[in-house]
Amino acid sequence: MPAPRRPTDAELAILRVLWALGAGTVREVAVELRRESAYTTVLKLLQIMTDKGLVRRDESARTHVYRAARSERATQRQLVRDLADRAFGGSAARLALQALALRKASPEELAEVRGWLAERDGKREGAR
Amino acid sequence: MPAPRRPTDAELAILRVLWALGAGTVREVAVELRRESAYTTVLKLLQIMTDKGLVRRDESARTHVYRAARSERATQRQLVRDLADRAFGGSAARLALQALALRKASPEELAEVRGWLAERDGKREGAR
DNA sequence: ACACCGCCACGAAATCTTTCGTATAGTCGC
DNA sequence: GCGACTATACGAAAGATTTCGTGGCGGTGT
Repeated sequence: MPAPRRPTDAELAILRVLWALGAGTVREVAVELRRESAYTTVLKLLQIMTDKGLVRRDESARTHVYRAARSERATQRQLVRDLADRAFGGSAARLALQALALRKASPEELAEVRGWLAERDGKREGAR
Repeated sequence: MPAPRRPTDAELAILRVLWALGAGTVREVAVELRRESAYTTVLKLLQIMTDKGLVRRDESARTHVYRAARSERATQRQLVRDLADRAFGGSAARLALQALALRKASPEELAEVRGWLAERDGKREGAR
């Protein structure tokens, strides 16, 4: 299963809801998005996404239950890699720099970044 | 001019060439992309992009010359913000973390990130 | 002048994305 | 069984994206 293809905008909006809920019916997803999409629109998208392999559908009950086929993490990775390739010459680090430079990062988030860098240093030392 | 809308994939590919060249004719851009697109395809895209305001066209010579309307930096910012909104709950810092975690970052690039963080600390101290 | 070549404009087609209306059928309460 | 309320399926339409063919115009070389 070689990475199903980049989710579209509407698909991603649905995936976000599914990740938040864990799993959900068409109605549950539609309620979360009701300002944006009619019920049948969500249904159709979920059907398409099932065909594409973006979500998995449990049909055992009359009311089907959907789950994201890939984790939020994995999808984010894919999207970041894709953007890095398309707009940053493949350099994820330059993408990261631009992201940090947006100045919308909270101190907590910056601390996370520092923590990650520190941990990474630790691992490299340890591996030698 | 409130951010012309996110460039599509094909548009972004053309913008990359224009950023690299500084400016270029249809032919010059098409040559760079020749494996991917026919001449008239590039021409059409550049015409569309002119209408959208993504590029500017100098028509003073018979052979028109195109330039990106917005800098690579500004476009990257836009794309990063867009992706942060669509897939990271608006948190650019979490996006940055995912980007760094791709493990494709070179030591030099990581050093850049550290440098940026250090500089930022300096500014914050100074601003108090 | 004439043939040729490169350039742009235009439009059409193919595909993908997104939307929603309508049809059909299961289920519950009466 | 019947009606009201769900649910899914299907298809059509509108829009966006991407592709490229054709035609016309200006230049150049002969």
